[in-house]
Amino acid sequence: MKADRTSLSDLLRVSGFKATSGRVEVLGLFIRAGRPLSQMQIMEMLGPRLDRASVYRILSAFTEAGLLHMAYVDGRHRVYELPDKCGHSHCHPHFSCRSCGMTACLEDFQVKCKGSIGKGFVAERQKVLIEGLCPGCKGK
Amino acid sequence: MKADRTSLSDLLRVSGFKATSGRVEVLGLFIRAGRPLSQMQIMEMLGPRLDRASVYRILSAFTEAGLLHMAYVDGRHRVYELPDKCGHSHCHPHFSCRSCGMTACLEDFQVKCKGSIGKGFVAERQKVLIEGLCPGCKGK
DNA sequence: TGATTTTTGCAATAATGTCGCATTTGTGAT
DNA sequence: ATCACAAATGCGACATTATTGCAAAAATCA
Repeated sequence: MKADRTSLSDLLRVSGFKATSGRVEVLGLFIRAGRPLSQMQIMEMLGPRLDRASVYRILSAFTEAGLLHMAYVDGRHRVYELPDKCGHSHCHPHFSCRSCGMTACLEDFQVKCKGSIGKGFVAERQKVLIEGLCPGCKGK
Repeated sequence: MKADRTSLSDLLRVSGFKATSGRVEVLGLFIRAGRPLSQMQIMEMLGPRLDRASVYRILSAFTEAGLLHMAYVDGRHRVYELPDKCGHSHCHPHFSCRSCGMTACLEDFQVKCKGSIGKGFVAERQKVLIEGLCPGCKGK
């Protein structure tokens, strides 16, 4: 996916948004990061260029428009990511480090489900999270 | 598991707690419910008999002592359950209704994982959550 | 460029969770 | 049974995370 400002702006407009600098920056951040991000992490990366409320609004709007989706909830933080590697209902699993909070997508990790969830229940989405320690926090 | 007050009190004392009425009630709630519960749901069931802060403290203390564990985080709410059906690292999957917030344990639902999470990473716990609609919310 | 509409920043407020401390409640000894 | 001690509770204050209203600013389109 290209990540220059022009193509980001186009992507935003196609999705029905005005291509404001804040939105371009947030979207570019996700594309460059290639990993799930929380509002906190975005704020840290952007500094005070964007208001807290705006980041929340951008994340909600992007998610509603399908530009992002909520990968999982880590402790008290919602973690979002680009949906480019996921189908509508089936998302790849994620890893979350319990020490530093670092997150990663587990694309080579397959999860197979067997069995029924019960009569009358409708499954819409499956979320798998592996918690543990990342290489950096492992030794400590 | 028995759920009368006397055996609950004994269980609490064995775990190193005083068998206060609040703790007996909370533990009894989990045993009778047979499903995961959040602080909010506990408060609703108990009414004003127990303070908010006490419920939080009880849930933390029980979790630390191994009497409960945190099943998953649902939106902004932490959801706890008895660990009687789970190993240390492997917990059965859960279902969460996106409409009413109702939760259930999926004991007949098997999740098989294949592949590596990556070099240097340590997996400690696996959490699987199926989101969807429960029978009651399905038609709406 | 100017008009229109969306988006932002800011401040106020809500929702959720935590902490300190005086008071109350279990517990075990007497 | 009652007493003294330690633990747990209730309450209020505070911390953190998220949302909302509204005036000001920015993007889009004619």
